[in-house]
Amino acid sequence: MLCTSITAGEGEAVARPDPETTPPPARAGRRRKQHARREEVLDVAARMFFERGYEATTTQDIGAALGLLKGSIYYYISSKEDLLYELVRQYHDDTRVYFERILASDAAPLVKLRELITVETAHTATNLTKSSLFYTEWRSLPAERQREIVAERTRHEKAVEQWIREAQAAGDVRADTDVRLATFAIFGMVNSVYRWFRPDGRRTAEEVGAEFSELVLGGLVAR
Amino acid sequence: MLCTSITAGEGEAVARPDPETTPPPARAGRRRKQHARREEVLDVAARMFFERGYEATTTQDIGAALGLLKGSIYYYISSKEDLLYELVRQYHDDTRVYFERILASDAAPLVKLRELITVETAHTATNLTKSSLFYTEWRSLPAERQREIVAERTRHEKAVEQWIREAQAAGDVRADTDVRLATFAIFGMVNSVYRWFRPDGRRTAEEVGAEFSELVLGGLVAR
Amino acid sequence: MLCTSITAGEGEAVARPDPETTPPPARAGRRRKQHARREEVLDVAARMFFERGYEATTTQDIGAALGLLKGSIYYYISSKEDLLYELVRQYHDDTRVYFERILASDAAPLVKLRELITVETAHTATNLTKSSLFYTEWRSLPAERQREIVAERTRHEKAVEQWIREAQAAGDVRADTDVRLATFAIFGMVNSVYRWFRPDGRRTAEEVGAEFSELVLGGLVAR
Amino acid sequence: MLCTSITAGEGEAVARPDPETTPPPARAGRRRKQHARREEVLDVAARMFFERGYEATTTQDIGAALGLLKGSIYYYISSKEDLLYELVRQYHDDTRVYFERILASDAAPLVKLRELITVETAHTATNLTKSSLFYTEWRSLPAERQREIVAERTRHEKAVEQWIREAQAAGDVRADTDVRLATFAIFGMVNSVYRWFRPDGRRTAEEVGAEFSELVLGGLVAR
DNA sequence: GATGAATGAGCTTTCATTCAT
DNA sequence: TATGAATGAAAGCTCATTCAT
Repeated sequence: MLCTSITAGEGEAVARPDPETTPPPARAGRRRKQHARREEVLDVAARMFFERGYEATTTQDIGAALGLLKGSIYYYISSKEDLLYELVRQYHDDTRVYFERILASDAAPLVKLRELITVETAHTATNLTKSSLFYTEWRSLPAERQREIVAERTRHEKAVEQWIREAQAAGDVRADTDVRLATFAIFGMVNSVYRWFRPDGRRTAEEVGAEFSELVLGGLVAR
Repeated sequence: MLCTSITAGEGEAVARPDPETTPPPARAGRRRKQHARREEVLDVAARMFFERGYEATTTQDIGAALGLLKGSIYYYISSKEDLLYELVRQYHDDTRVYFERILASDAAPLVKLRELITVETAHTATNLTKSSLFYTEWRSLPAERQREIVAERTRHEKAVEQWIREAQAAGDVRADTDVRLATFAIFGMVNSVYRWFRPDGRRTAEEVGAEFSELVLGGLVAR
Repeated sequence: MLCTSITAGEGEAVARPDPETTPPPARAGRRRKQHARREEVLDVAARMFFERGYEATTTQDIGAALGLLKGSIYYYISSKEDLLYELVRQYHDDTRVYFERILASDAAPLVKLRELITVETAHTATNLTKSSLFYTEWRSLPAERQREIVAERTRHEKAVEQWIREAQAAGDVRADTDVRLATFAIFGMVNSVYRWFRPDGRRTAEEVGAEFSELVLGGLVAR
Repeated sequence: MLCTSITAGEGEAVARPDPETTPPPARAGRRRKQHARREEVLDVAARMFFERGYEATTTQDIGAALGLLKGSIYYYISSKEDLLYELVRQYHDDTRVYFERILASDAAPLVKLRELITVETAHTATNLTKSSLFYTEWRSLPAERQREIVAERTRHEKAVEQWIREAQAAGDVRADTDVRLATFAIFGMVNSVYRWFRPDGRRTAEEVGAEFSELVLGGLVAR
């Protein structure tokens, strides 16, 4: 078989386990409760940013959804923009976990490619709200923070490009394939998942990941 | 060969020729000039909406880019939202031209699929700014107008789904392909072109279209 | 005597007692304070609309009169137009109280007429600012709301017309009186009170009401 | 009979004959045409101010009604406010004609009163649009011009008050009548005519004038 | 005489943010 | 912790007015 999965489990594609659901250190109850509430704010904000967009969501909306007045959420956050940044950063960090692992693996290029497509697709589907922010709302961040995100995305793209090129050199990918275009095609596909995926749909996040990588690999490999 | 192009030329993928650039009828210069300036406003707005997003672009920005005060652009438009809608509608109308033609053709399903991918990709690339509005800024339109756009997109998706299903029934597409997921994958790919395509890049809009359809068909067809 | 008052007191002619001036229930101080401030906004706006007209009064004017910035008054109201409507509606509602009572009474037509003139005149004089809005600024309201007001006015006019006609049939009003014109005359007289009445003037609102009805009845009754 | 009309004809109640309809002096055709067009502008503006109010009428509205662009009306007028002022002044001047004549007459006070009511009512009805400006839109004029109008109105009021007082001294008016209030009542009645009078209605302007004075006199005179 | 184009001032409204309580 | 109240900056839009052509 051409491609086998690098990892046994798909655990990485799941949302970061909420640090507050794991049993907390005994004392420091105050701070814990505040922290828990902060996560709530983040969650609510993520959902609203996803549904209406960052600009169209007001602090009042967020407050109301939490049973608070708009001014009150500033007890938990420092600014609306920080809210967005924090969410994007979380997604970014989660992304890094599986990306670094795949990068470090010594599997064949096409195996790594298949793995990244599978996992990234699943990850996007599993983190619907945050991923939409990562892909569409990042423009509302200030320049410096935009750059961070673009840089991360570029790393993924460069890796994929590299893998395809290697596979092409090895004769595993059709020689006439335009590698850069193929890379763009792959990410267009993978990154669009948040637009239509619904957790209660016909397919699980993992199934979508598997199907997508099948499609891509089918289009690339030399016969 | 499995697929031949339906049409000889790719003319449809090109932006509507600006009616003002074609030599105008001798008289009626007045109205022409005003119309020309209106097109300028639309163009400038399209570019700014594309670059910064609709919400982040102020009427002041648009005015300044034209050497006008913010209030002055209302000589040419009726509201900022109308500006967006007009742009989106233009794109939508252009889209319809080639879509109807392909729909009406009696080519084989996979031929139609290849054609749509090719032309739609090229069209997106050729109308960079407007297509970004069609795919990302439409959420700033009021509900009724959003529905128009979603409806148009759905028509394209349904057609593609249908074609793949027919090809699958005929044994031309792998039996284990999830048609809906494949459809989503295709549109994710095609619609993402506006994010990276640059007119002065390595490839022309048409080349990208051709390459993309090659990739997709390669992933779908039974061997 | 031809006419005796239907009611003993003239209480109805007095402005609705501000619910906040009556001793409030012990707790719930918060909401009271906000409500009280909202009433202040309404009062200030009423006075300014009265003095300069609705269109000529800016939100900035209203804010400044309250020691607020223009944007700040939106903490208490939802729009400038709503401010006007609320004021007009209050007047309208107060009006209804005495109008329904008189309508329901089984006094003789001329007695009811005298009563309405008396009370409506006094009511107009007692609610100077609001009545000016009801009579002159209502045109700034949207069509639907204008209709409400016109409808209410028409009810009063129809009632008066009806009473005069009945009295005429009974021989109590000169046979050659044009009832419709007389009705217009009466309302012209009564509704103009807000133009010159001043609370600190020679006459009380009630005195004016009594005098006006005397004049009208004198002009109408057959000798 | 108590009151006989001072003048034979009611001509004064009619709108000033348009100076342009009378045969114009041979030459100066240019200026005449311009002047005629100016009157058109005034007429259109008067009608619109009457219907929607001065503030709610835009120069664009006026222009459109004349088949002109908004900027073009400035060929005929110097400002929107001047338009209003000119109209109000015209009404004011027409008013003066009959007022001075009555003032100068040596008829009995009640005769003069009856005459003023009759003529002023008819005049208001005959000059519907301008009178509405005189009575309601004058607040949009600058302070100095407002004063002119108030002064004119006051002259009328003072005269009426004076006449009633004289008649009261002579025993012709009930001793217990509050003269000032009666005066206000009269003007409230007379000045409200523009609110409901329609040229194509049941009654002519003159009939309304006669009826109104009958009513008032009936209410005032001692029996 | 009239237009097309633009100005500039002002308007209503929204909203993220602050802060004393 | 959360509220009530207010800020201040900016937004979209309107409109009387100007002026070269």
